[in-house]
Amino acid sequence: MRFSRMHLPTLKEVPAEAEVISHRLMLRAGMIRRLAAGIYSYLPLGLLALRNVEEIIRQEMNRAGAQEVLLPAVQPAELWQESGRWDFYGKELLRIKDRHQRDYCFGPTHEEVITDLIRHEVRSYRQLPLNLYQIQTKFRDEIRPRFGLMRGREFIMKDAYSFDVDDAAAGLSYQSMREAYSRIFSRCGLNFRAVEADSGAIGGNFSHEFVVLAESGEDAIASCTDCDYAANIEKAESRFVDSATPSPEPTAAAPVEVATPDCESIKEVADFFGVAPEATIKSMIFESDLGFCMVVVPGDCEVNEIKVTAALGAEWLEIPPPARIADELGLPVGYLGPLNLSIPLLVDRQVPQMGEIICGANRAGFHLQGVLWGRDFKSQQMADLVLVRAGDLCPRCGSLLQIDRGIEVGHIFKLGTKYSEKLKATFLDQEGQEKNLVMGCYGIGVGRTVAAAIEQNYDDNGICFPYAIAPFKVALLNLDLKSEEVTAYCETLYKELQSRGISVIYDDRNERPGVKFKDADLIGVPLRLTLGRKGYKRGILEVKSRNSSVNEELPLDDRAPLWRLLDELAANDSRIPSQ
RNA sequence: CGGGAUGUGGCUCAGCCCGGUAGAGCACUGCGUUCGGGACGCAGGGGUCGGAGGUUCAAAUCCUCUCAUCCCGACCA
Repeated sequence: MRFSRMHLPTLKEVPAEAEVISHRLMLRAGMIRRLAAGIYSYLPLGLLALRNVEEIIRQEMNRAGAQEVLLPAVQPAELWQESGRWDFYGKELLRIKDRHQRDYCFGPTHEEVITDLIRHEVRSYRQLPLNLYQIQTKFRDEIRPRFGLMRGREFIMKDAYSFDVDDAAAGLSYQSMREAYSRIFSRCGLNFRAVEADSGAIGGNFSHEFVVLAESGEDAIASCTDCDYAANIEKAESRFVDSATPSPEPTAAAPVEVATPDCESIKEVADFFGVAPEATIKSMIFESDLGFCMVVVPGDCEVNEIKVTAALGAEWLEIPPPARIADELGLPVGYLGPLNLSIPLLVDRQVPQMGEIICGANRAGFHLQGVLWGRDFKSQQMADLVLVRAGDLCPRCGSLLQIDRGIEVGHIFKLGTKYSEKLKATFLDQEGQEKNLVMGCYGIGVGRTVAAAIEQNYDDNGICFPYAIAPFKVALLNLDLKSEEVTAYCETLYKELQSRGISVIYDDRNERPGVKFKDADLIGVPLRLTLGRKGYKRGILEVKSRNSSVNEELPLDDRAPLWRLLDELAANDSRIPSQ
């Protein structure tokens, strides 16, 4: 591509809307433009990167035996009513009406559609296993779209759905997708982790997330510094050490009520009593479909709502506003405690071994000192309810856990028969028995993967694309358009690169050299070839890689070293993990 | 949906408190000079000041409403 003819509107200044680095750079590099909140157009450069990721995905999905389809973006309400998700999915589901006032939605995901398709097609175990995928635009009406392509409302996703005869076979499909995903993200040049995850709204009983490590990531993951345990922070567990130390003699026979004006946070309470947060407990009211309950954890811990939801067996969980807690329960937020409670109490497993603790008195402005588990309060329900922290012990091997931030680019789920039951997708097995198909689903955020790659590969001058997804592998800079020799050489080299199938951008613009260098850096071209009048006189072509690992001068009359270099780059920069 | 903020040429923003001629830089057009890390000079084009209503002799500026966007919390590829 000739730069002079390409629609590549690079920006010197950063639009104010951009917060994170990938968003800023994608705007500046002329890859995307915003149309509305969370809705973006792909410009030529952005689309090239996107297509590169898509191509890698297609290759690996096909290699794993999946077949590409394209399902409708607009889906009838009936299907969603049949699966029960029409009422359940919430406001994220963009609902639309056609001219006959019939209800439709713009697909946020395609379990219903694919299951409907398959139930009409698949009759026999002989047709299984089956794995179908598509790369398609989805719409989720996110409460708060942000960060450019990282959290758009309209976004491009690869989603795959597997159908198997039983759990064991579904496990094989899952495993094969897990491997395919590892290959995909490796080939994209990303530093990622596959972590155990909560299966969330999609449903199902087992899932892994693929998380690209990045400071700006919205996800936190816990991983073991020793073994290969890694899990989303929401799911992560830590090893519980039951230190059966006998509690020291109680200092008093009963808790003492102490006036603690304006002490509503753990920190304020701990400071007031002159103790560490670990000597207090945090009491929080939650509301779920099962009613109100109180959750109690050590003062220095954070409640993990996912674990609370699971421990309760609830469908949903939220923290009611303080006014509601006051009105409904007559309890003062900031001074809550587990004593003399009229609602169910859920206690973290660490609490019983805390000894004497400080907690709220359920009376505004007062806390209780010298509270003892067992004597002063008790609970039938005890569980692991807290978020893991760096330094906690790995549940598998007991080594230390570390916490990293990352961007979720892929998510795979074992769905089981959740959708096949609802939508009556069955087949006849070898014995002629009718059975529900066992499903799995597998998603990759394609645009988000491009953003994540940038988030992980940039410097002060712009994007440093991994070779595999770089829109252009080579930038050829002609610094002296007026020189006939230089231009003739560049034109020849340009055509030669093209004929070798190397995607190249030839900067033939009538611009000053500085502009060309800046643009080549900004758009992240891995290899830069530069020729100006001086170089031509010396008979050399300047070759520099974006990450500066290569910086040399090659003779103009021998291109063999250049081809060798390009082959190396291509080979090194899209590694596939050795299995 | 809560909490905070912002809407002024394509982009970044000043002007608003204290009402009176709409500004700068970047980008764009023309000419000239320049030419290895986002050049310079001169001359230009381009703005219903988000929208509606109000106050006023007079509103970008003050008031009311509305829309949009961004940032902080719950959802998710």
